[in-house]
Amino acid sequence: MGRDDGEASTIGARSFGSIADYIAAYLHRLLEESPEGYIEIRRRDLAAKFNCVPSQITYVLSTRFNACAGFLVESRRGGGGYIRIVKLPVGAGSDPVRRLLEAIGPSVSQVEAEGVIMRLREEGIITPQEARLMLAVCTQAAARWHPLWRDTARADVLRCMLGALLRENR
Amino acid sequence: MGRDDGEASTIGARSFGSIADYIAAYLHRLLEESPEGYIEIRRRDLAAKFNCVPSQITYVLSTRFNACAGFLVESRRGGGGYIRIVKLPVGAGSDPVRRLLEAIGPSVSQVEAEGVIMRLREEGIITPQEARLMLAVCTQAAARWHPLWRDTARADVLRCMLGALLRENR
DNA sequence: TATACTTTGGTTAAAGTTAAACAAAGTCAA
DNA sequence: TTGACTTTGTTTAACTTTAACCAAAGTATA
Repeated sequence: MGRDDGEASTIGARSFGSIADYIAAYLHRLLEESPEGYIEIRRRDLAAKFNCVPSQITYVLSTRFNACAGFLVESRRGGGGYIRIVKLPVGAGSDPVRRLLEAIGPSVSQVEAEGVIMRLREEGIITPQEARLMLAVCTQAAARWHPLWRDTARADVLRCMLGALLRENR
Repeated sequence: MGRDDGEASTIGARSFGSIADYIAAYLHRLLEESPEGYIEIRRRDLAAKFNCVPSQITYVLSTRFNACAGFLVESRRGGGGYIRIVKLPVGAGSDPVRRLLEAIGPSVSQVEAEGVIMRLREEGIITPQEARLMLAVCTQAAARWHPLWRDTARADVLRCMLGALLRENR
């Protein structure tokens, strides 16, 4: 089994793509052919298919299928484990959410989180109820966490919630 | 006899299910079709049906049909033994959210959180979008937290979100 | 009835499977 | 030759599956 599934996606004059490029191209093709807008793979199997180590798959996902590129990745370990790659819709309405998502750094303060949520509320992207839910996590729950990892965990929370907002029709 | 009874997973359509997922899906279907709101099975027979060891059934019940998820499991050993799985009604009169809130312990696993959220969804207490938000936090975001405080933080999150739901109704 | 036997589910620990995290080494172009 | 990008390897964590042993309840029989 070879590395012949898909084409290299480099922009430059390179004629031989890296394995990462081949894998990315393959996944892009699968996604295009999927009517649901997402695909599920087994990291291990895919690695075997492309004759590389499993962590190569992780590398491809983190560099080419991240939020910036408009994708969302979920996974599960153990028997029956999988990796789900979701292509986020490009709809006009989702653009502000995506911009916010891309702007989330590794750490988010309470004030920053409140700002983001207010913004979503003002734009009419979320309902009052959804805003209450998001605020409850980013302020109340976060207040109970250890100061050392509070802002990092809040960033995780916000990032994932913004991802969730992008998941469906908007 | 195969593992082809029902679909994998709780949330989306999954192509790679574990046996545990298949069994859970099968039991969910039986429960849905049952007018009494409960079913009775034989651990041994079910294990044979899914071609697994009996303790696999115990595993499925403890991880996916626990009290948090709104189920009650009773059983009896010996000849004519059985396992009865009861779907607990959320209670028409009093406030279901408050009851769930009271049931949240100091620590909540991912599966338990999924159960609670699924329950809220089924009861029509939250919208699909709200469910997505809550799930994103309790599964994806939580997965990035340190194992040592993950389940505790998830309990905080769930408690605060349920609190937010309570505040809404007025 | 008392006892042994059989049938059933419960508990727990170990092994198996799968992905994430992290780090180190290699490659290539400017 | 330096720095970004890629590839590989190792360790850790999250689940799942299996197996061995235990406890309870029914059944048969002296």
